[in-house]
Amino acid sequence: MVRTPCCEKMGLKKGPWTREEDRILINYINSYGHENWRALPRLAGLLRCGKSCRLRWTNYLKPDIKRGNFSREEEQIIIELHAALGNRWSAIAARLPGRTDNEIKNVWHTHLKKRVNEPEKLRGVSDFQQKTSRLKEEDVESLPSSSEINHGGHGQTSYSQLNSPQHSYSEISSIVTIDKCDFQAVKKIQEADEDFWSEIFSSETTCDFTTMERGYNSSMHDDMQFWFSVLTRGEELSEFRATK
DNA sequence: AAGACACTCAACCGCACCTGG
DNA sequence: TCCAGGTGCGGTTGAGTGTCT
Repeated sequence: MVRTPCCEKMGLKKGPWTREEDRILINYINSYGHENWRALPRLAGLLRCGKSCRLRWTNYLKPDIKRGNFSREEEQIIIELHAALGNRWSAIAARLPGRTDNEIKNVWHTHLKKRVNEPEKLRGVSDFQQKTSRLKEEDVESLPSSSEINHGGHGQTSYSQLNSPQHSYSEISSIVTIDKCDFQAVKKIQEADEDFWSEIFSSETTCDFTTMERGYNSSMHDDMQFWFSVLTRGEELSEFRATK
């Protein structure tokens, strides 16, 4: 059976999505839903094929997507489910709320496969873990006690979060990277992203980043909370070191 | 400092399955 | 039952970025 191509290649755009395209897609789906992916780009005024729109929505734009690093628990679940189900990424994703099959597939290929297939390398990993935990201990030792820093209501933003054994290796590496780099630069990048996401959130929720930064917004995603805590604590750390 | 190499992840491709006429 | 269109899924690619030499 000869199938028609999923989209006419004529004039249809490929490659990375622009913010404007994302905005158009989000606005359209928020208003009209996505009953017919094939017709959607034409109706929304996008020069994309329906497949591309569906992928962009399900893997990136859908509001319930949990963004950010996988926790140790999530990684363990993926390893166990992969052992049971094989490469059935959508079935695995169905048991990890907020995670997409594409994301899980990527994590498997980049991190978990190596861990499962090359146990001899675990020694190296545990060496790395020792180094990073040492590094964090040093940082904690050089830090002011909780009584020296007035959190002003940060609540969960404590070093215990950074030291939590729940964090995956990928998270640990992120923490180490953050610790080494210039927090102001990182924050600028974060702010640039916030501009985009806050525009999106503002169209459908009452999410307020000023409130979120205070740690009061209960609807904040865990990873966002994590990044805010890293950034906030990083600045506190830099300030504290500067005053020492 | 710069080129080579490795890694990550968003996005694409093509096949299989589902559904309605 | 068959066929065609729509959608979902898994494999793969390639641009961007980081790390090493």
